[in-house]
Amino acid sequence: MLTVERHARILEFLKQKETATVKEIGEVTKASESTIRRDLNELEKKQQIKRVHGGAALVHQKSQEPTLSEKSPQYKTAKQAIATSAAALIDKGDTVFLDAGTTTVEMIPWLTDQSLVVVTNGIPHVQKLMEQGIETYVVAGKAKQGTGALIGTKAVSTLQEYHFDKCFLGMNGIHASQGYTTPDPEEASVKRQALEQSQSTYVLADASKFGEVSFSSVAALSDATIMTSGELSAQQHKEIKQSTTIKVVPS
Amino acid sequence: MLTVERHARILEFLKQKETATVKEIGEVTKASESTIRRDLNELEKKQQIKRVHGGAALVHQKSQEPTLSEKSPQYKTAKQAIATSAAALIDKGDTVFLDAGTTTVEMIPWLTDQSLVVVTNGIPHVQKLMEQGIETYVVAGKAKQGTGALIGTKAVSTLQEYHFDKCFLGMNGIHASQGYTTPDPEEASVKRQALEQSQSTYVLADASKFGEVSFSSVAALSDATIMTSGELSAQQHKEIKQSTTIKVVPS
DNA sequence: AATAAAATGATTGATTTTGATTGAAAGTGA
DNA sequence: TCACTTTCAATCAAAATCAATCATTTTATT
Repeated sequence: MLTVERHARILEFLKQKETATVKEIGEVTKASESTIRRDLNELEKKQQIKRVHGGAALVHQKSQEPTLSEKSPQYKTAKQAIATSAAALIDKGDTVFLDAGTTTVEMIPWLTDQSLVVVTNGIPHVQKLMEQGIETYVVAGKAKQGTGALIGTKAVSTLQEYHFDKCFLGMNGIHASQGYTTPDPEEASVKRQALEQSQSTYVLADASKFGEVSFSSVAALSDATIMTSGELSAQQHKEIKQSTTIKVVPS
Repeated sequence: MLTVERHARILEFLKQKETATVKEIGEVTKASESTIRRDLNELEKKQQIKRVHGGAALVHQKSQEPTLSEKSPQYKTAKQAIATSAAALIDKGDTVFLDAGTTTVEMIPWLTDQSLVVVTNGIPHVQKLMEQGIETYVVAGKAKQGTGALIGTKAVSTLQEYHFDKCFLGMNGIHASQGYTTPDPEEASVKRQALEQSQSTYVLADASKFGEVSFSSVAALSDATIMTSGELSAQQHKEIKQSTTIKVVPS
């Protein structure tokens, strides 16, 4: 049976059953469990299913909030692919910072570890994190209209009292010499402080952000690892790679 | 059976039975009591059920967004009547604190003044306030599962740096001699600090809260003005009136 | 056909989940 | 109050499942 054919049957099977074990799927498709596991991992990366211990479950995609969805939807899948990979970096018991923004929100459904501690400055994030049963801390600050990002000196000073294993930031501009940039200086301060408090930092950005320079500098390229999607040109990749680690996620 | 599958069946079983013992659930799902206990603890963390000694009980989902027609005067619930009157107390350009909780949320649709500045510790409040285009500040803290209240020492210390014209608090118990009380000590601290920072404080409570005493003390009766609905008995009204101002809203 | 690339299934040691056990805590009834 | 029963959280070993690896088979390319 062809791989794509098997994938289709797995999805069909799941649509009927809601959930299924690896063993069940193996019997239906007459493939080994190894193969099924590989399939399930691929399908999960494409956000078509949700992987659970022992099998897989359907993923119900819910409608996005209207205030946040004004941004062009063409990068949506890339965004989700990046978010999934980023979430996979998180280890059991980590303390992580989740920056406000649409990309980092996508990470939340994939945070399943109950021993995780998350700090965030994104209001939409908090509600989703609580639904997941994750221990969540919120920084102080002024709520920015539209995005729901908490900003200002209070946000920065709250952050100074926390320390993170990992920090995940959204970013508007990534440039070989100008580094990481974002339009709002207040948001830049928050991002900078979060980066400061973290052992390791990951910047999540789709291909459209490369070569762009926004108003406010956040940090130099070398201060974080970049996670991006596969639509990056070889030229861009090469330029960036000289300064920092860049992880390209197949989309 | 997969864990997610078992969780789903437990929820379904509970929806029919309202309550169930660990043993019952174990029989239905053919899992050991140890496993069921682990399941119930996880589901409780996600606020999907309520854990009780010996088993679990359904948790009634929070009320959905009131439609516009429900906001029209003739359908006003007591809670909404109180909230509307409370909102009317706010003057142009005031700086106010809105406590977390379902009653204070109801105030938000009635806050129309754009020159208002609101500080809150309720996550659901923030989203609604932003939709209204109101300048909103959020305190730091740990997000409490279910209610979305921000609590803890960080919340208290953030509040110390603000000063309010008016402060609106929800409350679980109002008692002539025991004063204002609420179940969670952490929440009590936050309420107490908010009261401390404010020129004038209003406690919003429906009739069912009178005579009740919860675990944690917040303040003495005289520290705030009470706003309540018309279902209050003459006896209760008289008792309270000796200590503080009480404003009864016709419902 | 020869070679390279990709997919598969089996195996391994590591991780996660599970069910049984235990002493502690909570509830029950005299 | 006191015994007695039930339920609980913590712990541990067994079972199930996992990711990683590797040899083999299948498919694609030249």
